[in-house]
Amino acid sequence: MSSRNMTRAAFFVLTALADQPRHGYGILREVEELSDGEVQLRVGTLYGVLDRLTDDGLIVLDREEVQQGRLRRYYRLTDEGVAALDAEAERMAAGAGAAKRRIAEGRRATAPADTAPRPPTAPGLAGGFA
Amino acid sequence: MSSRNMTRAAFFVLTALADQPRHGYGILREVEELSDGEVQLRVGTLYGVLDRLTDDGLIVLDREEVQQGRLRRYYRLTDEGVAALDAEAERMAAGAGAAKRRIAEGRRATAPADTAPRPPTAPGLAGGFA
DNA sequence: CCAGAATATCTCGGCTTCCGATATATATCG
DNA sequence: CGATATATATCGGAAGCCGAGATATTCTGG
Repeated sequence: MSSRNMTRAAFFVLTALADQPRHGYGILREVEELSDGEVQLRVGTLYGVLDRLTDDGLIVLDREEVQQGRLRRYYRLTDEGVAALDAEAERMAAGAGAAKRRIAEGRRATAPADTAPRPPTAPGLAGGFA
Repeated sequence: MSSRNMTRAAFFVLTALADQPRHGYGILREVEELSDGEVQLRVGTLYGVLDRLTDDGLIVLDREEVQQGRLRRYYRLTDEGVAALDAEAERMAAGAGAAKRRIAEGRRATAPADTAPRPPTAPGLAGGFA
């Protein structure tokens, strides 16, 4: 899809980083938590996303730490990253709203008349099956 | 991404069909219109999506018409399709809300310290979305 | 003490999905 | 008469997702 398309994975990585810098594994856990367990960002997905977001200038490597013998590589949002996330959130909210509104409209249209006898829309021809 | 992931293209096709049945080309135009020109569903994307949604039982072929010498193949949402779209809209709204909230938290945390001391009451962020 | 889980990094290959290009056909507008 | 709009559909390259595996340390339960 077009229109400055941001992938879902990228969106959730940015969201996880929106309040504070985090390292890869932390992002994984945070995405699961912030989505109430609904979204599970996979390890195999993460690093590709991190690389792409870095290339696009939406995140930067903040710092590296060694905690209890384990390396932690922290990333943080750039100003551009914040702006991109904000714009994407706006688009998603708009899309969700549009869907909800249309579902309501559809319900109204299809509404009560259950056994609606097929209106005689003469298809003319559809010459399919023999 | 996991968690019964629906692609963006699929989401917008379902949204375009939510109020009434439409044919392929009509979906293309409707998606552009309902998204205010923000989202452009591509022709090369459409038919694959339509096939997948049909296989998944979220849409069905409603009817075929010949208008002005041109074939029109109308699709419509199934009950399952409506439910799937509704659930996805819910997830998107939640995701958008989470992102917005976190951006606000991040701004507070990264606060430019020197600039005007933030008045206690947060500015407009009425929780939800539009 | 040792096995297994958790924490932490990263790569590879297969599969799915996206989309530009292309093909076909009719109708309309300048 | 050529361009644009309407309308269908396919193909192949590119991008993206994710299961699986590699590597290494620490924590926990039995």
